Amino acid sequence: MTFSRGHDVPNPAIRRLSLYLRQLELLAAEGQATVSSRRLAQSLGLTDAQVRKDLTYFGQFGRPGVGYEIKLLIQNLRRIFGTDRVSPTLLVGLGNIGRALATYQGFNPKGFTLVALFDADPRKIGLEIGSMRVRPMSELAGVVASEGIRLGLMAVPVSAAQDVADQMVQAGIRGILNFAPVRLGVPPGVVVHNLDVAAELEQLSFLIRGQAGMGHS
Amino acid sequence: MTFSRGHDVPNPAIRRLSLYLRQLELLAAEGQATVSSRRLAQSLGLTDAQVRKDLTYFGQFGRPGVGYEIKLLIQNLRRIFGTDRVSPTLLVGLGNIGRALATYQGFNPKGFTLVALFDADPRKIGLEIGSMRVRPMSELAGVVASEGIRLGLMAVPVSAAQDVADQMVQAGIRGILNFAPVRLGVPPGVVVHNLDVAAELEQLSFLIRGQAGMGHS
DNA sequence: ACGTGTGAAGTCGTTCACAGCG
DNA sequence: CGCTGTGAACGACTTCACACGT
Repeated sequence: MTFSRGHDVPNPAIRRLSLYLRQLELLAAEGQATVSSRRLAQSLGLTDAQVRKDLTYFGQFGRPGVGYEIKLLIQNLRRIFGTDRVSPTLLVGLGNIGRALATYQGFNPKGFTLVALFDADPRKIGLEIGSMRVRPMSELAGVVASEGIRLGLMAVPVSAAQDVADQMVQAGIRGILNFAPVRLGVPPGVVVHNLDVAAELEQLSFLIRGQAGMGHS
Repeated sequence: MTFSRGHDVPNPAIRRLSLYLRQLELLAAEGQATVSSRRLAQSLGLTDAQVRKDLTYFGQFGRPGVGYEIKLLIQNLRRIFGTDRVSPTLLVGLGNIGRALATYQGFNPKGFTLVALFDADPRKIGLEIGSMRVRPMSELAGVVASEGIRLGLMAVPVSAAQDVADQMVQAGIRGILNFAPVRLGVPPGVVVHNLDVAAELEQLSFLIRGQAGMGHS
């Protein structure tokens, strides 16, 4: 079952869908009932045509002369992302970043729950973090299977990253959010997204060069 | 002083420059002296033409028949990013994520040092985190000026984000790395990059739909 | 009149393919 | 001969502009 009606969807459009959903949830919380593509676009620094085009890759959600019914569009976007049901998720690596992720409160409202924590360091195993016990890597495959986990967060040192990724893939994980600054090799069918904080700072450092640089979000 | 010889540089190219630098540092650590665009590209899942094109936006760094001298190219890239000198950086917000960032060891090797921590919560002020004292927001402007800080990490709740961003900009910050899931309004000349962990999970959730999806890094 | 959905036009980024240097 | 640097061809993404529904 796919969600893009024939035409294949530009990757940037998929990224923007997340922004739309976030903004729509905000508008819903403010009690708004509908939005036009123009208002939605303006609040995100985009153009109205962009918003309409992105949405129509997945269906026709708006009503001419009216706009988009917010609650309905939220439902549709969640269905598209697969976050209309809660996805069990795991985390490997409980260093600085891992511990922050383990107690982060932002996942549940987005449709994800951390259900298991893993670490290779024997001294960390058994620790109680965010009301969960840290498990040894040997339990990974079993937990993934029994809980039906498909997504994993990975916050391990560079030196361990590829090895851990291999174990996650072997266990059946289909998507990895990787915080280590390395490119992971994974087989087809597995998706990796990288979040490299230092690299983002590097980008900022570049972009603010040239005294009166133009603004940019 | 700008670094892009006339032609303006595609944004994706700038992103890739960070990858090149990271990989080159790895190769340098392995004792390699030169790389060809082909080898560099393959290790990152890109094409050789892409690597060459990206690099030539900034200069001619290679030697035909030989490739790129690694140590030299690293120096050039650091100069391009402005990370050949260490940049003092600040952090606002010492919740889960902020505390992880405050003790993260990955900034220094990339040319950044955290020199000050701020929080609005009176109970957090004065705490010692990562060998630094948490300061009240009232000290922000003074510290930015005296330390010459231009970059800031922001890990505050959504509800406070715009207000904190305004204060950072007012104090003279030119680049903000924002961990809150909101679009910040900032004046021209200030750059914001957003890191939204939950949104990245959402993306992964989408991409692994459709059973035998094609691999992607 | 307002606002969506969408082909067509336009812009931006990537890949090709080759001239030329070492 | 290997490999860079680069115009030119190609493809991807965005913006335009308007037909049509409400």
